[in-house]
Amino acid sequence: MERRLTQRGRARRTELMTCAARLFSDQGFHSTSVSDIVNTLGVGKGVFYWYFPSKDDLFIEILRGANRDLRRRQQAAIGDEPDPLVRIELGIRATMQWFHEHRSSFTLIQFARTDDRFTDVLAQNQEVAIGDAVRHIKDGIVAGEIADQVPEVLAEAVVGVTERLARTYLLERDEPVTEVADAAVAFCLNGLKG
Amino acid sequence: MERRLTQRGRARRTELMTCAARLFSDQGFHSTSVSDIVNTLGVGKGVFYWYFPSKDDLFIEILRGANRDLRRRQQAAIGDEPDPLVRIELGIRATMQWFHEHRSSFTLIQFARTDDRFTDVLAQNQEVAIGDAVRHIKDGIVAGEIADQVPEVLAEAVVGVTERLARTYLLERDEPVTEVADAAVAFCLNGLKG
DNA sequence: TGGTGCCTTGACCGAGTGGTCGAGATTTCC
DNA sequence: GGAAATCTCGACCACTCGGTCAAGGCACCA
Repeated sequence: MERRLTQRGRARRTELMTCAARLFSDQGFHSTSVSDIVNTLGVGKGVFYWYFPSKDDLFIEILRGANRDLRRRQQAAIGDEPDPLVRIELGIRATMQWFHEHRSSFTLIQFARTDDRFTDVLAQNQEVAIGDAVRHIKDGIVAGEIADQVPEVLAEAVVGVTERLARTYLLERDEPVTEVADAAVAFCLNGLKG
Repeated sequence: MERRLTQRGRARRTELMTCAARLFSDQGFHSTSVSDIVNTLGVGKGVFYWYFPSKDDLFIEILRGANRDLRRRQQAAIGDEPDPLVRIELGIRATMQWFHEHRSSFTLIQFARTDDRFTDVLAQNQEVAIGDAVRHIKDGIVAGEIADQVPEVLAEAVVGVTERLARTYLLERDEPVTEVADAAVAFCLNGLKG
């Protein structure tokens, strides 16, 4: 199924992906037809099926790409910071910033959770994300900075707060990122310290 | 649009709603056709459109019903408990228990968030839920039991933790409700105290 | 017995979908 | 130049869906 692509081909491919991502996020996955996508780009339908085997596959690739990007951003933000609590704080802030800049991805992930065809990809993504957080939390517990609870549960709680505040205040109300991040960090760090 | 219904009619109506809710939650809203619903019940398609003007309307009514039910449950659990922090704890526990018993509703709400046609109903529901929580939090701040932060943000954080832990541990992994509720309560109360 | 609403049926409709394909344009490389 | 590979086109296909409707059944009352 893998195709050999020229440089021009790769450009088209990403063009299709970004265009589709925007449409999916704006109108929803089901309400966006393949025709919508190719019409928006002003190309024929054959173009789409030259680069992607199906609409579902395209969506899955979009999801994977988004996750890869978010994770890179988190790791870059954390760098080699030694203090586990600070690492978590930096992670939360980087995530907020990323959600702010990639609102459409947020919507896409939300949707993917409601459709069995995509839950697998999402589960993989989540596993990685939670794994990252768990590592920092374990370090924090060892260092005595975090309550001695099941690390994974704490990680889920932190992610829950971050996602929820991102949705309500960044996506729905467009409030300043830093303030939202401050609130998330404050709540989470207290929740973790116990 | 309101119909006069006999007792038998009302029964059919709820029969349709519960059947549809189960199918929507199992296979997704889009993947469940009106034909699926009526076939499952072994009736003709006309029956559906006798009781509901459209598939969307049915879904909206299901959402409203679910929310009404959850709120009743929360209020019953809280009763006339005077301590704001305890009220919040009771609310979280009641919510967990309800999600545990109404898994399908959880999935439905998740989906509704991703479709513009339903975001209005959901927004109304959310407003009420957050409003309830905010009241308790304000009381807690006045009593000096809760950090002096914007009450609404704290409420959103609490809801975020509760929803996330419910999804991961109740829906996906089927862990014991009490333990999940304990974890949510512990994290949230610490987060609130500041 | 006949009439009046409530309820049920399922064939049918138009719209729209994801996906195919043969034909042709364009680029690449010898 | 010309062959091969990459890419583009859009009519077309098979199918599904939400929703309609003329027709008929059924319960109850006069």
